[in-house]
Amino acid sequence: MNKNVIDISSEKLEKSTEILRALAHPIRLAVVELLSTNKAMSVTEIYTALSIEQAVASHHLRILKDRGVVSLSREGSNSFYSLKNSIFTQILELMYKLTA
Amino acid sequence: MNKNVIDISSEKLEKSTEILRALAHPIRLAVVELLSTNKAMSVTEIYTALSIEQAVASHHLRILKDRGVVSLSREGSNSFYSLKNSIFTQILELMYKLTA
DNA sequence: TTTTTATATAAAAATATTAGAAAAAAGATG
DNA sequence: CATCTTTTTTCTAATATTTTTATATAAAAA
Repeated sequence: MNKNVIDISSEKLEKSTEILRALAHPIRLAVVELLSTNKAMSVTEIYTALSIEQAVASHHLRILKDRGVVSLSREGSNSFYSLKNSIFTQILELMYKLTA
Repeated sequence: MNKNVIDISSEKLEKSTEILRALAHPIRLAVVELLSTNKAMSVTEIYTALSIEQAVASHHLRILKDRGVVSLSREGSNSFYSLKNSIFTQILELMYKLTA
């Protein structure tokens, strides 16, 4: 019960680490920024806005989706991605405050 | 000037990514948690609290120091580490809110 | 249908990160 | 000084991540 002893393999820590790893990439952080100002965006809109290859965007979007950062809804041939929780926007803001 | 076009190699994004990578490890996140409740801790106190090897602790503390997450002050044979900015505590809190 | 557009997946190559061991500093202490 | 403690650095092998290239799938348009 000692507050000063931490179980580094606790669920909470593992899960937090996984999410931070998901965010810890310029492309993926840029996606979070895009989706913070735009409710939803298609893959094309995203890879165009970031000037990256489509396959690269798709790859990173999958990582963000797998880790629960974004959600996906399909409309015809388009996939629309959006932020799953506004906490991600808050994290981005804290990071920007830190690097300002 | 289009808000919807982001330079993924901007200083801001690179720096943020670097910091997030620093945090994205169970041991390092646990260190942030420790230092959120304790103003300063020695390497011994830290590796004891986390039940890890001393060398492993030192290695991770260096990463945290290099990325500006913690700062170091020496007192005799001990090195005392402390959080450099309370924003790191806020990020931890957001993460824990997310994984609750 | 065929073609085009949008998105996803897979394999390979290039890089980066990690744990763990061992050695090397840097101070204290006798 | 010699030695003990505490901390840092360096090395290596194992893993993981990122990028690139190539290919697949699926819907929409022609």
